[in-house]
Amino acid sequence: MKLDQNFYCGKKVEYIAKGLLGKVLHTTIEGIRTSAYIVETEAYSVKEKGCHAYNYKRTNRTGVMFQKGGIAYVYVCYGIHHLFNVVTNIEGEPEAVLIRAVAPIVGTNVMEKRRGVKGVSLTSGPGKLSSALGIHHSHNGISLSGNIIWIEEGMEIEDRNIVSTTRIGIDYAEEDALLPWRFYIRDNKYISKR
DNA sequence: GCAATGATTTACT
DNA sequence: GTAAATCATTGCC
Repeated sequence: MKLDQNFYCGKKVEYIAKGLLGKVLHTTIEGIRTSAYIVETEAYSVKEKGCHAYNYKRTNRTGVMFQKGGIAYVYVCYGIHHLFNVVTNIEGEPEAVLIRAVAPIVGTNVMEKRRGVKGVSLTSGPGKLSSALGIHHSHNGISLSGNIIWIEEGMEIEDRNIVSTTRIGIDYAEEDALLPWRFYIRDNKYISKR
């Protein structure tokens, strides 16, 4: 059962980031189906400096985030890595949830082939999981209600098993780097680490 | 048109 | 722990 459009709109982005934990991310790319549990997320909002669209800064890249929630925002970082985000909130209010880590369910062998490695390093990081699932920057702006990338209900995560902490890799965001907007499932081995 | 840089990963000391 | 790889996007000329 795919998540309803309403899941992505009208709620606080940090609440959605938390709610995405335990959900299942599916992709059908190059005709190959893969699925994985979402185990780590980060929230990004227009109101804080960690976000590309901070202070409603609109460029060709961030334009996707100004659209209605429920679409994919994929961009390339450091020239090498594809980062996958879920756009949330209503049109004109750019907010997004970065998927930082997933746990493979279906198509693990395909992910191993795409990544060239096995084990936890398959999907334990934002650049890694995009590569493993076959997410490409050409998927930027596509709907999460379609048949290429979508999210379904997964396991329920109890509140006491959700850890919230500060985000990673955005030291330049100054005081906003201290926001506890990174969420992950306690004791999950696929959590990204430095 | 051109130079600077980054929501990362990997390898090396 | 530190540093290099590597290029799309961005901002300024």
